[in-house]
Amino acid sequence: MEGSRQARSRATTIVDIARAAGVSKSTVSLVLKGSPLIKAETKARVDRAIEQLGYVYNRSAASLRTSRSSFVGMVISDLMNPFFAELAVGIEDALYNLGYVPILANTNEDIDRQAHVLQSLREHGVAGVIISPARGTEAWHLADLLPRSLPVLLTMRRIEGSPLAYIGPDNTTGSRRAVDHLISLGHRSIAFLGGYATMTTQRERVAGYREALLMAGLPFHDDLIFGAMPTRDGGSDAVAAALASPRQPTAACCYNDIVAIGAMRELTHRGIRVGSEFSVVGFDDIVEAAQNATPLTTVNASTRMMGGRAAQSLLGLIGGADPSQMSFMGDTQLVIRESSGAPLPARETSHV
Amino acid sequence: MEGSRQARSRATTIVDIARAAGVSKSTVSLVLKGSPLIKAETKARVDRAIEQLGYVYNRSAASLRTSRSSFVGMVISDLMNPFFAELAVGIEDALYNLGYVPILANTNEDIDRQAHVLQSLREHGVAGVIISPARGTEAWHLADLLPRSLPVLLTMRRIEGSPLAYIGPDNTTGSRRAVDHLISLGHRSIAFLGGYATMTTQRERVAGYREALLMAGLPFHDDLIFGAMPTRDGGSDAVAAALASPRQPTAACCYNDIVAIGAMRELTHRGIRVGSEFSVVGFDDIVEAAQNATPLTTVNASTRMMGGRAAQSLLGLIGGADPSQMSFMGDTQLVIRESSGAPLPARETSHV
DNA sequence: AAGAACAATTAGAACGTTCCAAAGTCAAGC
DNA sequence: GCTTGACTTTGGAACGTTCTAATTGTTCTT
Repeated sequence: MEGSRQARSRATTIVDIARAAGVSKSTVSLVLKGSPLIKAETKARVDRAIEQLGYVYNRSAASLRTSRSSFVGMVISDLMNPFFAELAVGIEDALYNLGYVPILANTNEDIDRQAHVLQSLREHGVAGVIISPARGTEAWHLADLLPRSLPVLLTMRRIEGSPLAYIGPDNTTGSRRAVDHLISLGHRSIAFLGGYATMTTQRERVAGYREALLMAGLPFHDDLIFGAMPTRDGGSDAVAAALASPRQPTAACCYNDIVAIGAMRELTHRGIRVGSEFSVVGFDDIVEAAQNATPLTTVNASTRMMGGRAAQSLLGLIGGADPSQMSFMGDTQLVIRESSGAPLPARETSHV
Repeated sequence: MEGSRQARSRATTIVDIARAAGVSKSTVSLVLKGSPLIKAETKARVDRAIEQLGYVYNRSAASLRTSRSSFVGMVISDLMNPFFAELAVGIEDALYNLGYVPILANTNEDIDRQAHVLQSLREHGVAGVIISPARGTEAWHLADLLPRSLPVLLTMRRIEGSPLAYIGPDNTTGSRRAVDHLISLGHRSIAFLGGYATMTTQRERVAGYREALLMAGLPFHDDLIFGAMPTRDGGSDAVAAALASPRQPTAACCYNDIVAIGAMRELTHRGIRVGSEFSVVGFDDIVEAAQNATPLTTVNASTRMMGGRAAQSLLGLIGGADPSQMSFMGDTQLVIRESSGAPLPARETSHV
């Protein structure tokens, strides 16, 4: 007969608890979800059994029955980018607080990989998906891959023509603020650096740049937009091109902070003093921005909070809310640091 | 009677496929796992039905039956730290390739939160856990929280007295290499900056620092170890303290890259030229290191690969391997950039 | 004293898979 | 025509929950 210690290794279940507490499995189930139907004394007995047997709840079994999952897919386009890392942290934190658990997928900007992981997430029965789509994702990609019944939330990158709810910062007014600031410092020839017009986010930010110029009565020139990869190296390339421009910009509004940081590195390298000889503003306010050699003036988009907000909205969608009602654009705030200053009076540019 | 189109909204299951293909559900199951028992023609019919009905496999149901899960817990102590972000990316990538899926938990160095998420991961039935433990985690914390039957792999941070398998870089020889380099450049008074002796990783790196000194016949001084938070600000504080030291160090070996970056910022701020007036080496080789104003000499620990390696080892454990056999210490490589150079001959230090 | 109303508990069928044991089918061998 | 064995296919119980409907007691009304 031997001890009743371990039954081979099978994990202890609700039935074991029931047996130990001398009740039915239904009762145990009720206790687990804190039903008011259960008498206090019974609950106590069950709780004791749970404690003694070291029972752990099997959520998958439960969700098989209820077809209610506590998994959420968190599809991130580039986790090595500190901006997206911060976003991920915001989402993750909020999800846990809301009783959900994130399955991470880093697509690394690869559309094929994105397709794979989305399929995989479906197989794993996620309750919904928060996705910062890989570069080049089209509305029909997602529509093909995901049934309309699955709640999906776009974040940080809008997709043209997609009916999906979107959460992200107000890119246009954000970069308008940045450029307003440069103009108010006295800059008259301002470049826009980084990103490509194929990216919705870039178009939105360029739109803000343009608005600011026009509202100040300054001309908008196509050839002051310097497309480049949204990376440090891209920033470095773009600023090099800008410096070579006959329009002689004295400042630049960058697609994002890492482009700005790359640009500043290049400027410093060329012996151009950032913040006096040339001003730079970024977008995102990543941690690195404040820590840079010359701290970066940038647009804070409350990335982390936005992640939390995305989690909440997804739960709204899971709860049945109408996607068209769940979109949200976060406000932005200009953070002035040392990378922006008045242009040098000496270097008067030929006014166009 | 109406169309047979949609049955209310219940997802289509293996049984629906079976009915459509005119076979039993067992057959469909066999087809799904590519069993050689199935006749080619039958398989074709089933495949067609799957295609037509848009069936998606329900992994949770399967794993309830088989009690074999494809989830792995990925518990990261600080995802905002680019080093850990890179680690996470490495783990994630490898897991997907191996047919597993990571559930992310960012503990943010909070032991309580870590306890919560570990419990949650168990409830969700993960097959195993890869964890970079939060600062201050003790062996018994983990032992209490996790049954011995659950495969767990420590990564990047060893825990004293824990029997769990560990994967990480060889910290000691890594920082020995860094300090050897400084010594070979001619430095004689070298500080160690950042981290605290309560962290196993710091102790290992300090041990390497010490070894290098002793092997070169240089004295080791306690008061050249400047403890500080392993952050940029910590680096800045630590280097400030070092500069004030009567031992007048001409170089510093830093706990990690972000400490080094913080230190370099402070040096630059004080007008001290990094790489000539004061040399700095880091550890980790995060992306930022190469991109810094003065590119950082550092120890590359193949972080991403190490993540992949961790995933593989965890699968080994899941497959029943002996934990004591699955530990692995990765080799390191010194990457020389511009933050380290020979000391200025002028600034001759009083040799101790 | 009989029913109604209520409180607490429970049996058992789901949920969508897997997998064992069993059963068909068919050609070859006797 | 029967057996054999290889090849395919299948029924149905299991996995650990939840949930509906039913079943017990108990107390209250009349």
